[in-house]
Amino acid sequence: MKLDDIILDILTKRSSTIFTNREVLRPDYVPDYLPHREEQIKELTNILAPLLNGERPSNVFIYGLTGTGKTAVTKYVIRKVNEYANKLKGVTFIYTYINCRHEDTTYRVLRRLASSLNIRIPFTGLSTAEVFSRVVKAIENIGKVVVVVLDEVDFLVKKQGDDLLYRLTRVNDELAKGKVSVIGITNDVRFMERLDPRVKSSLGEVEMVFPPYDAIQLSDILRERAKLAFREGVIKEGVIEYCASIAAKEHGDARRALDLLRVAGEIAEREGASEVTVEHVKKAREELERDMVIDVIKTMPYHGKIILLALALNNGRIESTGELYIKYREICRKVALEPVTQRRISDLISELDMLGIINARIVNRGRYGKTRQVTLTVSPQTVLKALSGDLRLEEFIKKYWNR
DNA sequence: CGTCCACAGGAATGACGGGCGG
DNA sequence: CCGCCCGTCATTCCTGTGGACG
Repeated sequence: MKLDDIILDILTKRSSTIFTNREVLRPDYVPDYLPHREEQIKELTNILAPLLNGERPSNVFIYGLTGTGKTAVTKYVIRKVNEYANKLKGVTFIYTYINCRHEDTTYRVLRRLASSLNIRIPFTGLSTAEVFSRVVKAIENIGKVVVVVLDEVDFLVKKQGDDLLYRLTRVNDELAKGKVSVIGITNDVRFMERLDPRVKSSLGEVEMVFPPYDAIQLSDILRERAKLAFREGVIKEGVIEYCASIAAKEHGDARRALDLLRVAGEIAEREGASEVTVEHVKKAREELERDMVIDVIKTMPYHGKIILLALALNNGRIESTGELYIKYREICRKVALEPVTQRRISDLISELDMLGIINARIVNRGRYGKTRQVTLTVSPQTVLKALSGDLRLEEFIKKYWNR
C-alpha cells in the first residue's frame, strides 16, 4: 500500500463506524434534554428567575451524590436564563463556574472569579486579601449581579476553611451597586455540619437535594445520549441496561454510566467491530479502573505509592494502620529510602481513601485500640502495573514479586 | 464499670521551590 | 535582582475515643 493510501485509510476510518458524535458522552457535556430532572430544573429556574430583572437571587446550596446531574442542571438552567435574558433586555447578570476540585485554594478561586470579571490577577505574589478587594471593586464597577457557581465546594472548605464563603455571602452588605449570589454544589453529606453557622444560614438560603438515579432512569439517560452519539443499530441489545446496572450499583452515578458507554464504544471501534457488545463494556470497566488508578498514582507523593505497593503485595487488605506502617517501612528499607512518620502515613491513607482507590474503615477493637482497616478497591495487579512506571519500585517489584 | 489500647486526626511549625511585583 | 507570598510535604506534639478486658 502506498503511504498516501495508508494515510487516507486512517483518515477515512476516523469517520467512525461506531460513533456519530462521541462528544455528547463526555462528562462535561450539557445535553438539551435532562431526563428525570424536571423537578430540579423547575425549582432552580424559579430561584434564578429574579436575574431577569437584575435582581439578586437567593444563595443556593445543592447537594447530591456524584453523577446525579447537579452540575448539568445548574449549567443548563443558567444558560437558559442567560439566553432568555439576553434576548429580552441584554446582559442582566454575569456568571462564573468554578470547580473547587481544580481551584482548591481561596486564592485560585478568587483568581478565576477575577478573570470572569475581566481583571487580571497574577498566579501568585499577591495576598488573598488584596485579590479579594480588587474583585469587590470590579463587581462594584460592573454594577450587575454576579452569580458564582462553586462546584465541589467541599474541597475548598476542607482545605482552606469557610472564610471565603463567609466573605462572599457577606459582600452584598458593603456593595452599593453590584451584588453577589452564590450557588454551592457538593456531594459530601456531612459538608454542612462543618460550616460556621453564619455561613450555613446564608449559603443555605435555599437547599436542593438531587437523589441518585435508579437503573431504569439511567437507562433512559443513556438511551437519550446514545441516539446522538452512535450510529443507528450499533448498540447491541442489553448493552445500555448493562452499563446502567453497573452504575446503579455504584450509587446511581450517571457520569459513570456514560463513561462506560463511551469507552465501550471506543474499544469496539479500536477492535474494528461493527457493534458494541456487553463484552466491550466489561473491557471498558477494566480500562477505566486502570486509568483511574494510574492517574491517582501519578499524582501521589512518593510515599503514597509505597503504601499502595505494600497494600498490593498484601493481597490488597491490611487490618490496621500499624501493620501497614510496618510493611511500609520494610519496603523503604529495601529500596533504601528514608521512611516518613506514621502521622504522615495516616494522612496519606486518608488521601487515598478520598480518591476512592482504597477503602479505609475505622474499626474499634476495644481493648486492642482503634485503627483503620484498609482495603484496596482495585485489583493488586492494576496497582503493580501502574507502579511499574517508577524505576526504583519497578526493580523492587521484579525482585520480590515476579521473582 | 472504669481503664487503657492503638490509633484518629487537629494545630503549629518549618523546609523548600516557584513565581510575581517592584 | 530581592522580598514576599504561595502550595506541598513533612515533623512534632497533642487531645479524643469505642469498647474488650480485668
